[in-house]
Amino acid sequence: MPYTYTHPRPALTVDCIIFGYDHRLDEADLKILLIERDIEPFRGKWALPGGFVRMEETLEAAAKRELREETGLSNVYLEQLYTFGTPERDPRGRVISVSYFALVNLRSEELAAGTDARSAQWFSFKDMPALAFDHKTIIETAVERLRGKVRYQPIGFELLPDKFTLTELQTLYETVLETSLDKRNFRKKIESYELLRDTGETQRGKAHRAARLYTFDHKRYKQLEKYGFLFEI
Amino acid sequence: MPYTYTHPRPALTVDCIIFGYDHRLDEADLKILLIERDIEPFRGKWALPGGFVRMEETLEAAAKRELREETGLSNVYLEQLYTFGTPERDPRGRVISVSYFALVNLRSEELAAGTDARSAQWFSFKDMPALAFDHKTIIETAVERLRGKVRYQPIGFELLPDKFTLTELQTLYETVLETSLDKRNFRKKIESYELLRDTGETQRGKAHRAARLYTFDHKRYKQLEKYGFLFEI
DNA sequence: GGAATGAAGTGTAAAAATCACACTAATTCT
DNA sequence: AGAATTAGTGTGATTTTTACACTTCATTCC
Repeated sequence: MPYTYTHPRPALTVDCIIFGYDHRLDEADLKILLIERDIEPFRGKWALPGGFVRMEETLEAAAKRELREETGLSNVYLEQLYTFGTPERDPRGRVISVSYFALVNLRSEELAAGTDARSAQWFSFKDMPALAFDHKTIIETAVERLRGKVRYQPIGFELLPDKFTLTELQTLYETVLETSLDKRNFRKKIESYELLRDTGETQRGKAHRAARLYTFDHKRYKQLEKYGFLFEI
Repeated sequence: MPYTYTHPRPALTVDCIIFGYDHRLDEADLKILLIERDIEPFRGKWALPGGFVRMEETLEAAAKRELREETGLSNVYLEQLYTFGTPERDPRGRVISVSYFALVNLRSEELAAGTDARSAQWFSFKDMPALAFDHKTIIETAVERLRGKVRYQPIGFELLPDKFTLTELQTLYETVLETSLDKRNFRKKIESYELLRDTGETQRGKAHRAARLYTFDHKRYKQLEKYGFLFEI
């Protein structure tokens, strides 16, 4: 059944930039989740998970649905990034893409096996394959936003598992910000925010002194946020 | 001539949040440019300038065109804000709005008389009339973004005329951030960035000591920006 | 033209935050 | 038992931020 309008309309899509991080890897690196396209255009090329928005769903719901359908990921907190809409960005005609991004811990998020997710894969953002559409630009925009944001909001924790060590946290920041940080000063600063709770547990199975495990106190952060609390790394 | 598609498509609009500021007013206040709608829906209600995107123009070009057509304003630097797309936001059906915002000096921007701009008017953002669609939400989002942004990027200058005094600049920051700032500390900080050029001129026609007039050195800022220069008020 | 007005313009000392820097402690492996 | 490896900790120097009050000068008013 065709749909007819008095004026031409662009098509509307959403795309998801999912940042993943594996704290266990020696060569810690930010990763991005891509899927291999199995239809034209750009068949066989890698692309961001995403697709067309349905008429009755919100933009964010569309992004969540496409993400789940294409990669098996669900329950991620998506945040709107930017809307891309140059007339030439899609060879099929005018297509507007509203992009969303999210941070996940790579080890705790298994890519569901039974679905379309066969073709979903993590890529180090330093070593991207050729991408469909303008997805390279979209990813660059997302990385910029992540770098800007991670310094002023405690969102880095979302990339780590529930329990993590201070060294893991520091390495994460060093990876995302591409700098090195002083261990003592970093710990002092993190401690000063009083956002971490010592679980009492320690890391096990390492061939060296076991590190304390901490969790991020989301409730406390929400409280502090209301009163103009400022976080900064 | 009708346009037909195999799947339904939402309509696509742009909306502009134009912040204006008049440094000469005693009760300095942020203003927002609104137009009175002369067609349904919401006929007679105030709304953000904006309208439908044409198939061959970029989103930003559409925003600029609508802004010019409806208010006479041109040559403003628009920055994309957010995309609003809940299914119920427009009674005519599914309409997505990509919003853009800009800062202008209210005195130097005359609202062109000959155009549709008859119905364009500045409103203090503390005293908004009832607004069409979800434009209240859009404005709230824009104000939040402006407050966040003005502290870390020297965009406040766009709200002032080309030549301004340090007191005018301070009052502007106090207005936008809704705080009061120490005069000496403010001046020290501004001076430390070396982004202002003393024009050698002074303010005239005031019943008190004349203040020095400064201009913002855009070129220098662009240079510094490349090398990771950080601005903060 | 002298006095009153009112904002412009200026410095310093105390407090806080940031930075640079190196050793001991705990655990595992052999 | 000892080697290997990362965890964990404190201090002093430097820089940045903060709090605070008087003099200067162009205009206006008498």
